[in-house]
Amino acid sequence: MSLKVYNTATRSVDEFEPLEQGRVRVYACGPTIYDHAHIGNFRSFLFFDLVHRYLEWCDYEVCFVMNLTDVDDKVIEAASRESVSLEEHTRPFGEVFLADSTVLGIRPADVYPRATKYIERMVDFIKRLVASENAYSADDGAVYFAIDSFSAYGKLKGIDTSTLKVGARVDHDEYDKEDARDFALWKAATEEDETVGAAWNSPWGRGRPGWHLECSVMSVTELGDTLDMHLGGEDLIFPHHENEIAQSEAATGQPFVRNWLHVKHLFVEGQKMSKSLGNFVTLRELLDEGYDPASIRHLLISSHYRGELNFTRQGLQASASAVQRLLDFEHRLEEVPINDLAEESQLPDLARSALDSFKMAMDNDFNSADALAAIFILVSEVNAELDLRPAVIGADRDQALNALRSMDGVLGLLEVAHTSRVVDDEVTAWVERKLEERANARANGEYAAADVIRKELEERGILVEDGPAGTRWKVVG
RNA sequence: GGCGCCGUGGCCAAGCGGUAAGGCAGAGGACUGCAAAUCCUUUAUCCCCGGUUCGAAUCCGGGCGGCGCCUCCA
Repeated sequence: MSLKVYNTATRSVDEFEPLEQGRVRVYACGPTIYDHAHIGNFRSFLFFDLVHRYLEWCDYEVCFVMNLTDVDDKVIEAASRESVSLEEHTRPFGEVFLADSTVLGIRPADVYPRATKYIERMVDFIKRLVASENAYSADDGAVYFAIDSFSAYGKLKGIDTSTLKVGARVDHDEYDKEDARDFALWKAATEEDETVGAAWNSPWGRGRPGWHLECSVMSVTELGDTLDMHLGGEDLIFPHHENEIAQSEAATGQPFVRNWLHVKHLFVEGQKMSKSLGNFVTLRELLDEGYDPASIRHLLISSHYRGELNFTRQGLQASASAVQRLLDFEHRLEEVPINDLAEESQLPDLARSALDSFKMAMDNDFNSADALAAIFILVSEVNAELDLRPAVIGADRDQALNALRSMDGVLGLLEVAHTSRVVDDEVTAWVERKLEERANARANGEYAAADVIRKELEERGILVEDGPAGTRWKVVG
């Protein structure tokens, strides 16, 4: 069995083969850092992380690039409103984005190119397109890509360009395009652009790059003419990615992307998330509401990336319970009595078959929902097995634990829960003190007093469990 | 108007022709001083109607109901 991925360009699930054996070049369309990323953005970025981690899990050498768009209409508008420069406006949002990513357990990319650092290369790129007559400079100081010069235009989205509703996208008269469907590679600088520092010199005068151009230039610069995977949200298929293909292939003469993967947009509480509805949810808000990052990560990867996902608070609760089950399981394995003279258990078999199922699920176009099932089957079957035995062989336990951690190396749930559910020393000391009091009470048969203490701990979010091996406690919620 | 997606138990969600994974919630039981954790048991014929097939949630046609893109958007 090997990895199969859905390709937007072919609309089918195809065998994945990187251009270079053993090495995968991935380009992910990152955020425009003019505002905080919201939870819908993170569905995509979390999926990208799954791809990143799984490719590495499969022993590919992965080069993962994610761009940060720091110049475009929205960035300029925002910077202008705040009366700050492009750089001043985007820097903090870029930092917060990376911090949020870390909180959710998203592994860092190898490179985070920023558009403003590639202006010269973009200009060179446009020059090539003009020279090959795929682009033309217009009287309005802009340079446009002539889509009629690229016969495959529209293939990714599967549209016939002649059916495009001319005029739906732009007001004709404002631009000096030869064809209303052509898109800008370079835009003449406005006064506002100059004010916020979003203008550079070019053979066509002062100006700034068009949005679509940056990804083509940065990906080709960082990864070469042909990418193995290009990831993005579904909204980017057209026109963004369509345009990227046109300009890249026209410029390099090489196939641009071997596999296009697009994540379906998230719904929030039953509605499409949109600014007009005012239902944008950011990671910060959810954390402030008390939800933990592991639950958020779980919910966002609990359905297949091409399927619908409705993000709800209720779902978050369910995810919190699911993550807790995983944590309890891991803890149980860590603490299970070991006896190397114990009789053989099913643990090695269960571990093996869990890993097989997991791989099969992920190989099937990154089916994380199915992969989660694999991990939970391991949980319940191993739990049942452990219930039957007073002790297990150390090596058996290790196999089960390793399988769990191996799968989590991709899903990242325990990993995130461990780092986000840490308790500070002061609280720990207080809990330990309380538990000692309670242990004394119980030893004396003063159960009412013991229950009062347990109640007190519960109010602070500490759950107490008495087991055969003694009392343990954990933070819940 | 063009292109496309979806409709599975109370909620979420797999399934890609062979008689319905998993998570959450609920009920009953075991265990427990009581709990918690864990285990066991328990809850679906897959929107509707036709068709293809020995056999369909899975393929085809039609209908109903949600939704997305075609314009900045992950």
